[in-house]
Amino acid sequence: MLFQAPILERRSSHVKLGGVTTRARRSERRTDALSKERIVETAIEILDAEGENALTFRALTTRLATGAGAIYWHVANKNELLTAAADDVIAAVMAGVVDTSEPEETIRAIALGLFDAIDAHPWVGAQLAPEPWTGLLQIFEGVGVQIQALGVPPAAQFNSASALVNYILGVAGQNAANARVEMGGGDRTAFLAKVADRWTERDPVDYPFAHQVAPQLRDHDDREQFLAGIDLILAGIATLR
Amino acid sequence: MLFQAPILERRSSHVKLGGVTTRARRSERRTDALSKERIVETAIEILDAEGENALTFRALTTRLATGAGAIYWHVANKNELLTAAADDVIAAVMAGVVDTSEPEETIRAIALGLFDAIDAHPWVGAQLAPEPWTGLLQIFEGVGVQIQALGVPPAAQFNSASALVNYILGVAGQNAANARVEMGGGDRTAFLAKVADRWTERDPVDYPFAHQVAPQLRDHDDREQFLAGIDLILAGIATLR
DNA sequence: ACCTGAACACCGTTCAAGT
DNA sequence: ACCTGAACACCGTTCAAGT
Repeated sequence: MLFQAPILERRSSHVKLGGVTTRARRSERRTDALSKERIVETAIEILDAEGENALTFRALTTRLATGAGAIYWHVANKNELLTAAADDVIAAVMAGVVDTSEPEETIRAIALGLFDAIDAHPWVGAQLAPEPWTGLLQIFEGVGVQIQALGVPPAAQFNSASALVNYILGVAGQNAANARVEMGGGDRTAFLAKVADRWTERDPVDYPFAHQVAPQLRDHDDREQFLAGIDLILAGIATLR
Repeated sequence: MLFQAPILERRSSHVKLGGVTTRARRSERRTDALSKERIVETAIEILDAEGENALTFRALTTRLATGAGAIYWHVANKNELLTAAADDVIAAVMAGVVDTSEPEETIRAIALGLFDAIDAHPWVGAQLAPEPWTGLLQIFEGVGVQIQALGVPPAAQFNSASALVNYILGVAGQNAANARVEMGGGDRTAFLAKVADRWTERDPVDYPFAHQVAPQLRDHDDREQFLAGIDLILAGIATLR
């Protein structure tokens, strides 16, 4: 599976440039010119390595060895930067999906690709505004075409695609929120155990379902559960035919 | 439909207290004591009236006629404040849902209640972290019990409830994101028209589904579409029996 | 126990000035 | 055209000091 975009793997060599001897040491100016692409790329590196809160213009200027104004010359504001970063990740996923001739299978591939990408870049889940955001459009389009191929009646296609996309975005948002919390320490199982503990702390009379389901919560696989939800919606869509 | 909590309607009378003549005018101290409840209540007022960005500790201290330290005595930090505010809204919805003897109907009532609440308080959609957050547990429990009543096999109950909840959260997140964008002006139809325009700007060859569906996007009803998604998932769950 | 409010360590963003 | 970096107007949070 190659859901990682080339742009994400390309490492820029701007941090240390010890080889340049003609350059005065104190100025440490980068060799390659600034560009929106390079800025977004660096932003993704920071977001992936240190989380959402670590992405500041000061952190960016340090890593890019430039001034704040330089960044603003290429990017309107922080929001545009975050959107562009998320779009990059989404675009890489959608480009990597291979279109099987089986629509349901392709939908699963899109969904899992997005799941894995957001698992690797949880901050993407927090960037879901449908404004300049082309990522959302791409997801919608990718899913929608498969819905058409599935033979869903035209009148129901919009709602069907919307259901799938909203479900995917819901999981994405949860992943982002979880990552924000988990950032401060332990592994996944420890985290789930803590949530399950909190659930079972409550009165079983008031929260019977939480109690019954807590053991499953403890050792479920997020990815499997995500896919089960996709299948559930696909099963629902199948009843429309 | 009474999905509005009592706490949300109770207007506190702290802004102007002209009747108090013994109080020195310049100090304008509030009459009632500070409490976490009152702070959360005021936070909700600000969030509803002016949006997420308007909720600052300075805005709070002004409205509550107090100092920053006073708020921190009752509330650990801003995140706890936001979580408490969201929990209040969710709790009000869940308390207002009447349990019909028909599980699918009750699930629809929960879902619509949450939809309406988040429509009225879009900032809630951005507070979905499953950490101290009891709101998420309440939703999960409310939905889960109905899933049990529906006769879904125990092994599939966790995934079924999870699918519904994640779908609801996805829509909630979208609503929050939309509200953030819409804050700066126009009505709902103007907003949808703008999104639809953006969709149809693209090449129809690359985005056939977006083009086909743009007219529906233009005049669809969010609430209806949301419910259609719930029904789709319920139809999928029905196939499990 | 509860509150005050100045101070601290940050933010995103702007802009006159440089090349 | 592109970049510099100080300055501005904010933030959330802390804390010595008051009652």
